[in-house]
Amino acid sequence: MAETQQASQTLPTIEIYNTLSHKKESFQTVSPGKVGMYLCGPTVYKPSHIGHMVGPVIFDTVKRYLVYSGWHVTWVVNITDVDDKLIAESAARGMSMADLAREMTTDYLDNLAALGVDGIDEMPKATDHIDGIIAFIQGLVDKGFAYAADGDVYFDVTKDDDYGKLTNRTVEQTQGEGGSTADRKRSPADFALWKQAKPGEPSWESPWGPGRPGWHIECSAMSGALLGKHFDIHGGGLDLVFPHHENEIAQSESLHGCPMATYWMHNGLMQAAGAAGKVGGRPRDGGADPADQAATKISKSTGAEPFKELLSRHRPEAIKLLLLSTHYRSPIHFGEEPLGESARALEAFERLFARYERLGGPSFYGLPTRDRQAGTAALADLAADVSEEVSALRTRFLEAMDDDFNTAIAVASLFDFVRLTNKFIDSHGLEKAPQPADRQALDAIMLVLRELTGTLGLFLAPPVATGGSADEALVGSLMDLVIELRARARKAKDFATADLIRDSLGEAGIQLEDRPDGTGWSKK
RNA sequence: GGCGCCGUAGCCAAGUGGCUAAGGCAGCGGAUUGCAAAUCCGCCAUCGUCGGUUCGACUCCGACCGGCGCCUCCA
Repeated sequence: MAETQQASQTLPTIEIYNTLSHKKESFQTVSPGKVGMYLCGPTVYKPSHIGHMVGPVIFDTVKRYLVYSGWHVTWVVNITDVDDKLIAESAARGMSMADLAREMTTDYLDNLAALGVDGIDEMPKATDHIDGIIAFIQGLVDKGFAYAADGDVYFDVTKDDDYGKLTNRTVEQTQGEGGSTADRKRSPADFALWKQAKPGEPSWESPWGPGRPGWHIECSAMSGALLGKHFDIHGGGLDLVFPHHENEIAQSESLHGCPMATYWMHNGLMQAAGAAGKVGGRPRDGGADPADQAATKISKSTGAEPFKELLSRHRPEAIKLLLLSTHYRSPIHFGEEPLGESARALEAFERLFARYERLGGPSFYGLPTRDRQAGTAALADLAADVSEEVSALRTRFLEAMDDDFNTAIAVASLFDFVRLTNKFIDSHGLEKAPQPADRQALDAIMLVLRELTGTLGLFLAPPVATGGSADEALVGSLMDLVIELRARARKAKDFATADLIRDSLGEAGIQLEDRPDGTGWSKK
């Protein structure tokens, strides 16, 4: 990746909403010019669904924008490959935990690749960090923050003065994981750092006997190992705020005696409209109402479909656009309808890209991406009136991103950008009598559009061509013939024949477009 | 019961104490076109309800109604 490195004094001021302080704060890094960012990744026990992709897409954009703005960013996403759910699932499927983890990790990586999430620098696996995890726990025990009980080790929340600070709750207000281990704990809110292995379960040797890490501890250990005791951004879904992130803070800050992360960023959760039933949460008094049809979060309990199945019906770009059209902290209404709308909206961009190529421009996808300098230079080449408009939209885009990564406004400015560009092409007659100066101006405009879309991670690669096969080539030459025959009919004013051809093709799913420079066709 | 979030046009979704309340999808009218498609132009919301603060609130405060998340596994 060509990262634009700039002197730190030119870094823009970015505001980030911090869950810890419940407000936006100006972004200040621990080390000048450098950003350490950690995102809680998946527990790899089943195929990932759309919910697992929200964080990666959002934080991919965050990283892109920070890099674009001049920071050097290290982004870590963990893979939790040891956990009760993995043990249960692998047993059910009659395979080893490691094999299950490998299979599901591959699935996860495939999905990230499909979405163009390519900025992750490290993906540590919990099982590769068992020694570090044990040392971490031992440190907590030595400092008196944790205690061993029957082969388990628990974190003692009463020893941590500010336990609950992330979610504004007291030790008394948390009920803790109950169940069979409850009687080993000193307080109900204490949580497991190390779990004793039952016979037949995967285990590692430890000072407390064979066992495995509890949930939470792997993130504390691995983020510390890879990003340091105090790093800049810790992210995850809103559902992880409690208990996961609260407990990470408790572990890391108790051991290290310094803040774990400066900024805690949480993305909103996917909502499935019309999904029935309550997901998780304690039943409230008044109780289960059968007419419970409102939007609910997508999660394992609602049986969200595997992401790969979703990809068989929807293009990754449409999914990305939908995610970025909503502010990252808001819930996202997800479903076939919104995805379809998103895909239709996407076409406005792609038609412009195609139009640009027809006018002799290069492929939009090949233009330099997220290059601030190139964008600024392109702007300087434009005539004053156009430059002003383009510049205003670019500024709107950048200011939106500076303000807590407001991709919804950024995307909106992109749609305005498309309109501006089409208008430029129309008003300067570029399809009829192109002037060299106007063509150059169009190049500059497209360069700025590329700069901005690249910053969001949109339009990284051309839509996957369905063709390439011999059949496709055949269809292509047949279409050339049909279009030629129709052109002759039109020239002879035989519009009945021309329209018959167009209507018949339409019924066959092919859309014709008569343009000043010829007739184009596309599949509907 | 505790902690927190939300309620903006037909649908989705930004945003703001006073200036035209972004953008998308859908719809309507127009330009363009042989007719379409695409493109462009225009139209389409007073911001859940009721009170309060204020010269002025959709934006701040309160109550109420409705919805959602977390408090147990969850991206």
